[in-house]
Amino acid sequence: MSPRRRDDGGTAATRAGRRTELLATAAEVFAARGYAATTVREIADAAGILGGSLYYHFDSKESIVDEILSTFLDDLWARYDEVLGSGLGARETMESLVIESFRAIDRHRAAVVIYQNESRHLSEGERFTYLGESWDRFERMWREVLDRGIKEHAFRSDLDVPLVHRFLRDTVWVAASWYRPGGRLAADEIARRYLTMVLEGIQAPQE
Amino acid sequence: MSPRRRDDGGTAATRAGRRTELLATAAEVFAARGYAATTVREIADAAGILGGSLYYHFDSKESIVDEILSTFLDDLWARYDEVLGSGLGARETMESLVIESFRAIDRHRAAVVIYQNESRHLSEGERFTYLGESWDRFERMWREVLDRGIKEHAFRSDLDVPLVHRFLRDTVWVAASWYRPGGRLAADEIARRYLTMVLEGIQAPQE
Amino acid sequence: MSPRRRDDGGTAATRAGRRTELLATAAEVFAARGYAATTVREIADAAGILGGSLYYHFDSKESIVDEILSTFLDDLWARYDEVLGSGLGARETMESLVIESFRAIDRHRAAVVIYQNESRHLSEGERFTYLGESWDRFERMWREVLDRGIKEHAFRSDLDVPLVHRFLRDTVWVAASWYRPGGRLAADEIARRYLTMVLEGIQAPQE
Amino acid sequence: MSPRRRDDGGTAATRAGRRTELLATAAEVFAARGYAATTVREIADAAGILGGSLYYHFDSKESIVDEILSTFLDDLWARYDEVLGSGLGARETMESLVIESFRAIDRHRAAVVIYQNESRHLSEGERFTYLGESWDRFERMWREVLDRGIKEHAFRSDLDVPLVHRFLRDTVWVAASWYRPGGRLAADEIARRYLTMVLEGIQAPQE
DNA sequence: CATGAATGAGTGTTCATTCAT
DNA sequence: AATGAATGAACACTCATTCAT
Repeated sequence: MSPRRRDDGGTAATRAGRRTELLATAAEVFAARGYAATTVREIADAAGILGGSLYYHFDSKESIVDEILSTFLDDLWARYDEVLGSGLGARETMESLVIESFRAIDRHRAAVVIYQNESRHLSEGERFTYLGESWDRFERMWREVLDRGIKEHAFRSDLDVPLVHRFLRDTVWVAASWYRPGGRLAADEIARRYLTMVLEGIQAPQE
Repeated sequence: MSPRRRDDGGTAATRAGRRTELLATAAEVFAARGYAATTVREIADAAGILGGSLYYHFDSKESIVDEILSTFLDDLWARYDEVLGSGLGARETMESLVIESFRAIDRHRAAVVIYQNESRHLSEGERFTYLGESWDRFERMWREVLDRGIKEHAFRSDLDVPLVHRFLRDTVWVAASWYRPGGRLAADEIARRYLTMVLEGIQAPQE
Repeated sequence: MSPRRRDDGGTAATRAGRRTELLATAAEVFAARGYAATTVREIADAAGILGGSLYYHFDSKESIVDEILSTFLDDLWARYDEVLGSGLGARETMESLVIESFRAIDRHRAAVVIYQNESRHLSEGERFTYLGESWDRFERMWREVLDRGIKEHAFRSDLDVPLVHRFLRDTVWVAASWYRPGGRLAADEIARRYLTMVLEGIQAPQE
Repeated sequence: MSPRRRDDGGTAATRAGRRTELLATAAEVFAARGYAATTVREIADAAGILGGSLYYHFDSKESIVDEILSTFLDDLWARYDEVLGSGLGARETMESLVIESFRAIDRHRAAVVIYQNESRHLSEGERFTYLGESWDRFERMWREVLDRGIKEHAFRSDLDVPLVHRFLRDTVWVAASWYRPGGRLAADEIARRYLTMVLEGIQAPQE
């Protein structure tokens, strides 16, 4: 009765492989059309199967986004935690976080778009409380880094921390909406230019 | 609770007044829940009438967002055009545009949120071609101002114009998602701080 | 408080006059678009008033068709009864009934179309039992005339009376669907040609 | 009551079979209650499924009538074309056309009723232009046959061709409204009696 | 008489989901 | 793993009807 044949050896795209494929497909469609506006059939069409067949792999439409978003966030926080745990100064920390953010956009573009557009609505559902918690963690993280940077005289002493935090947070993620992997600039290069802009400003140096 | 008011000067809330009220209500709901996820009944509930009654005032759900967005954009571009037509230098132009943007957020908060979140999806409909055209106009506008600013030595000569344009565009509008009229900072004050950050950067002045 | 001004003298189009006008308008719209597919607003539009205003004159959409159909049938049966009561032979009776039918089409074209298309559905409602009764009366009437005509050797003795009755009944009324008052042929002339065809047949005389 | 049958030979009621079943059911309901007055749920009830389930098989209510009517007309014109192409004299052509018409009523009773009652309204929709074209083709066909018959001295020379054409056309189709397959007379027998009536007239032979 | 705004039941349609095969 | 057919709740929208003005 169990549909499992053999153990692990077979083709590369076994069990978990198919799941991952389907999640990637679903993420693209959600990102392109919006979660609420996407039908399960559109996802299935994009995957080349029939609507009902998705339910062999997933419990519900909700559980699909859930898996997309939590995979992305787990990965992201693992990198962030690495940066935060490595004892860097405030400015280097800030730069590393921005770089890791753009790398995350590179690896999880569709998921970031979904996160950016839908997490406000989704986080009302019990299942998605972790989304709200993640936003809170972001906020604490950025504020700490900024506060520390001011203390360390790395950042200007007159910064409006709550305001700057929001701009950092949003400008980074909003880039996912136009970023195309393999485009003109690689993720790290975008991060570098972005950092120059944010750190030094866009006006010509005053002498 | 009653949809009728008679205090604020006779026929103020008649005819067009009711329409405007309903549009404001609808905009709030769309902004809070997303266009696709909002039901017509939710809008009606928020307005204190029944679902079907909305159709006395509007043709369709679509025509409601249409009116919300086009009203906002008409107003915005009228202000932008005034700025652009007043012969300012590139830097003053850029500052004025940012200020007008934050003022628009103040006047049309909900509409801006909708514009930001939904215009990509909506602009596929024939009726909403003006949304795409507006994005294009934004792009040309910002690029011109930035290019001119570089020529006038107001902005750094090494700016990546396409990149900076995206950041300016997005960071301004994304503020609508957290801005609350009557909050800690007035729109003009937010604009001032935002400009300082963007123009001078956040790092401590190097001596 | 009473909206009635003056007594009867005034313009020709008082009370009852307006009613009749509205009924004529409604009949045209029902005939053109079908009863179920016609909205009350379409009738009101055609009459140059607003939807709700019709309810000053009539109780309901149903009562409008009711009045249209019963007016027509009352008029029709008054004429038929005159013919049937005048002691004519079967053939002359048949001819007179056909002529009166075409005249009724001339006077009540729209009502006949409605009667033809909708009475089957309408007669299920309690209010419209008279429609079914009218069909029955038609049937008895035609059968009697045909039976009598056979006995009097006016009609062929091998007629299939039930069948001929249906053809007479339907062919007469169905003419309402293409008849236009003021067209090529007047009602009486159409009746004459129709009678020739039905009585003598269309094949060339055999000698 | 079960929509599944398994007696009549294996996969007979699969795929296309189910579609055909549903179309037949829908045709009956449309014929009985009128197209506009029929709700999709009524059709579904009659088929023993839920309203929404119909949309697995059909795009819309409109596409259901569309398929009913076009199937009928395709079949009808195939037979007519066979008659018209077989080189018969005018009178035999006319008789064959009448016979084929009554046979079509026998095979497609409900569709004919719908065609008769609704095609005027439906043909305003772009999708149903073929209905108007079919009426035009009928008209040309009957006029040609009648004209030819007069030339061949098969029909009376004083026929009012446009008038006779309408009576032939309508009297034939209107029979669908009372015809019941398996009733007193078979389709061919009705056709025979109808032809006698139309060709020879109903009056007693004059000597 | 007529308007303007609303009601509320119902309509066609969509869609996440289920399940026997 | 996937299909095909169905479910059933919900949705945008319509429309006959009401009623204060």
